[in-house]
Amino acid sequence: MPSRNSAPKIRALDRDFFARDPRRVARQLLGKVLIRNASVPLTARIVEVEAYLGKDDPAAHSAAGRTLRNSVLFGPPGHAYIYFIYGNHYCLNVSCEPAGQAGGVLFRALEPLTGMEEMAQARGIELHGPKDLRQLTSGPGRLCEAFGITRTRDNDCDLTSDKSSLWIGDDGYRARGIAATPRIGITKAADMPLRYLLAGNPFVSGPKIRLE
DNA sequence: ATATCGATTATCT
DNA sequence: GATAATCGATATG
Repeated sequence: MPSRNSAPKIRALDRDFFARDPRRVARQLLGKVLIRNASVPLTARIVEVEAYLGKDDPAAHSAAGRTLRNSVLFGPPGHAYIYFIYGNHYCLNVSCEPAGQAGGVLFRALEPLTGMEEMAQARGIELHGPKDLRQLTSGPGRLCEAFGITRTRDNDCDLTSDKSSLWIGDDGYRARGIAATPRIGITKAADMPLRYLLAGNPFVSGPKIRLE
């Protein structure tokens, strides 16, 4: 008899999973798990993402063509694109589409599963009650701080290998109740509903649960 | 509860 | 020199 509380087996995603339209990748990433390999592994479920298209998307960093900053988006799929924003925060994306085409998915919010104490330390906050867990990874800047993600450390990291320091896995969880809304914090193409989230999940970013 | 605003720097014009 | 795929603090209802 297997133990009821044994940790679920997590397997990395194929590179082909990411070699598709970012909108499809975004939907399918909901419910998957982000993992930081460390002495105490950090794991958290993906509950909110945004798609940025390789074509006809003025809000995407790839819109003006390839530069040193965004080159990972044009490379092979399944790699981490990290950028620094507002002089304060890092944001994590995964490259999509086959190599040569841009496109990516921004990680906006996670539900912490393991390593919460380590995440809290990285965020510089103390955990007192269950409500404090929301402060760990609800928001693109927050989740990067909780996972210690920086551009120098993690840009171009292969997220499809469980040997990588940072990778994405499937633990068998099936997403339910996917909703789509406009993207957050952009000024161009702000009307396209390319933000995907698990409706009602308390770890989705933003003030409370809102129906948009 | 929502609204507004300052921080702080890589990147691009 | 302006802008930005954000956050946390402060002000106000």
